[in-house]
Amino acid sequence: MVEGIKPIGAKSMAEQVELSLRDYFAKKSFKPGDAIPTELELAAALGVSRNVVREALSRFKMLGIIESKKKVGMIISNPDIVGTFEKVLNPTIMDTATLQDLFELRLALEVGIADLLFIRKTEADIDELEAIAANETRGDFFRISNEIAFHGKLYEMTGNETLKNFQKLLLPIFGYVVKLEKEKQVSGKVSHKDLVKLLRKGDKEAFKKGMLAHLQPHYDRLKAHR
Amino acid sequence: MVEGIKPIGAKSMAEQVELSLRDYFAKKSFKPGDAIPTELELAAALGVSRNVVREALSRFKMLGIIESKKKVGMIISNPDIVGTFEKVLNPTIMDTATLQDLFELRLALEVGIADLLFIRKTEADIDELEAIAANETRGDFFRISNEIAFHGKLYEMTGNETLKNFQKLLLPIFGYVVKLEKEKQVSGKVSHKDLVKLLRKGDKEAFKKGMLAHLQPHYDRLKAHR
DNA sequence: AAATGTATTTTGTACTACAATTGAACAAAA
DNA sequence: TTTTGTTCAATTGTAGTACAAAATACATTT
Repeated sequence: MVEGIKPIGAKSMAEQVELSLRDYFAKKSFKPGDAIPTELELAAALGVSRNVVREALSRFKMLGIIESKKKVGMIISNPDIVGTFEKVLNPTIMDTATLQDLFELRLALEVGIADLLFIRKTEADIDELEAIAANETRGDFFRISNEIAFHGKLYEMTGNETLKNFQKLLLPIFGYVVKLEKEKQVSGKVSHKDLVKLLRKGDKEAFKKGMLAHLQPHYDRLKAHR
Repeated sequence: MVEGIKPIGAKSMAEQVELSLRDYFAKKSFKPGDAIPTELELAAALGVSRNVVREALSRFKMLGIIESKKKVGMIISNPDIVGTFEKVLNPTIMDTATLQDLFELRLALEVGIADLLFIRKTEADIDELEAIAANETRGDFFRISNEIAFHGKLYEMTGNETLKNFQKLLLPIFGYVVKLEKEKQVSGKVSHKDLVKLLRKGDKEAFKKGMLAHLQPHYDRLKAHR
């Protein structure tokens, strides 16, 4: 076995075209709505078959970076970043290290959104959150869905759409990692109701500490694990 | 104009095949390394041309979900989620609302990683961080690259590879939003050196407050803006 | 003027053909 | 026996043609 020798990169034409188009779009500084050349023009310009061009274009279409209409042609459009993220976030094929990383990322967010929360929160929001927290004591199945509802509402309250959708994506990861660790989900010492109270009171520092305490079991596991 | 009638979903074959394959992979619970049927088999099973199948497969290849070798066929592989994210993160075509959202997301992370930081930090890390902080006072260009180095090191110290790469991706967003707001980048009242001191001392609460103070100008802008 | 038909352009799909790669099997040689 | 070379076959990769489908522009009819 020969060490330290890497196989030469044999990029497919489709991939090369993808990169080439990326450069082209950047160089032309296209904005959403701008038209791009036809498939045939691109194929001719790049010296490849229309087939290859279409394989590359298909990639951009998946990302939502370009849209196409018959007869009209293709235009740039703004991509759906969260939707794209969803496409690769498949717990069953992701390696456990990355899953763990994402789990930690979500933990960090959970604590980090507190400042946004206190900027954007409204009384109506807190009312709703309180109603969710009121249902905290239930069976195991309901507890999990309640947990999701509560934290989901918190993200929603930040008024940050991307963040909210992002969190929704990370949910399955959360469940998966917890299951992976075979640990019975154990709650921290601070309940949802406690958190609502702190939020209502407007005590940001106390809320942050409370949230951390709420998540403490997870952090404890991290500390012991790695 | 006829109301209340939605155009029939005209998904392209390639898109339908993509979805279909997604289901198939999930149902079969494929793991990285597992072989999938050949292009011809898929085309026959789905009742479409090989062409269409290849356009769909091209998408998966971009995400790193499948790899192909001539003669051998195709296998599932674990996707590069950060790399995928990079492909859609193009500040020039993203709408400003999403850019703003991502900016906030990064702010939240910056504060939220403190707990991970205190679990994983080492003296050697802090030494390095201190060295970076020592160069804080310089010209404008250097100040920005120093800023990047400092915060980058912080993410690195979390021992979370995904987080680190994720932050690296968000950097251009950060720069872009700041420029967009036409605001001269102004520092908070807590310097990098101060943060290092707090980190060294091991005072987590103080560090968190310090970090927030460091980022305060950004939060102030948010408060005023929306 | 408004509806309708027609031509044309561009994307979407299908099919064929062949090149390139590579694993496998087997043969030849050291 | 182990290595090296050769041939074969299977599968992906690329090219090209043909035609269907949609949508625009324009002409025609009413």
